[in-house]
Amino acid sequence: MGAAKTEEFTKRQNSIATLAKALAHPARVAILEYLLKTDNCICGDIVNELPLAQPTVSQHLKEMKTAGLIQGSVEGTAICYCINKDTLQKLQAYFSQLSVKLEAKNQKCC
Amino acid sequence: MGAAKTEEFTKRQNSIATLAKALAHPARVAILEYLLKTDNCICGDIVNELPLAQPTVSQHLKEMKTAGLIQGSVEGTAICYCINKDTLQKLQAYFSQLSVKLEAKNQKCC
DNA sequence: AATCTTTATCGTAATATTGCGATATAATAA
DNA sequence: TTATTATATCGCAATATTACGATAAAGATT
Repeated sequence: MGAAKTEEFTKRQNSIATLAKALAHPARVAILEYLLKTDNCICGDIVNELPLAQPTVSQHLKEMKTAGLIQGSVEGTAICYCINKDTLQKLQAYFSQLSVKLEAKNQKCC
Repeated sequence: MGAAKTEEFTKRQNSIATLAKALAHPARVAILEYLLKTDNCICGDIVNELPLAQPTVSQHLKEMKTAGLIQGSVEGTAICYCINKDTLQKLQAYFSQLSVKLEAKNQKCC
């Protein structure tokens, strides 16, 4: 077929995969980094920052929002997007944990 | 159109996106976790562990290998796959750095 | 109310991913 | 050399993603 067999894996594995997918495009990495460095989290600024059309950026923002990586709040006519601290923390914790476990491990081959 | 505009972003952003994409499927998260916990990094064991056909697993392994997340070494008839420490470390460092920066930041809205 | 500004959604084309049966390849074993 | 075993690749169908013009929706401004 072609549909991802997500239901065959654990909730946690799917959760990590979903978060990873939310960053699996350079535009979305760029959005995260922009939100981190700027004090202006207005959607229009993100659109101006990126080399993509407004609907495309809007779509990327929606995916990141659905994944829980960012959140938006209405600010008059504009929308202010910010990074979701808890989610980023979750990702950070996951990779730190993997790294620690890997350090403690003695990989046989390679 | 439909092709990702990767050339419009920085090398680093593409690099992170590529690594994220390598984990943007629960099967690939499962593979990483299996490789972390087991002492048997034989390909056939991974195939048995996952609810996917052998060619599908082989394809996922190839993508993870291309992204540099794992590496394989020939072990007789079998192939032994291991996690690439440096790459995992890179991911860990990236998210830790983001997390630290975010903690230090005062997000205006949301 | 009419208009302007900002963002979201629709529709659709191009491309990429996912999954797997069939088959090829490579190393070992008989 | 002929199996056997383990993994990779091919080919294709189903599905998902990416991109964007056109347009809708929601709020501000006049």
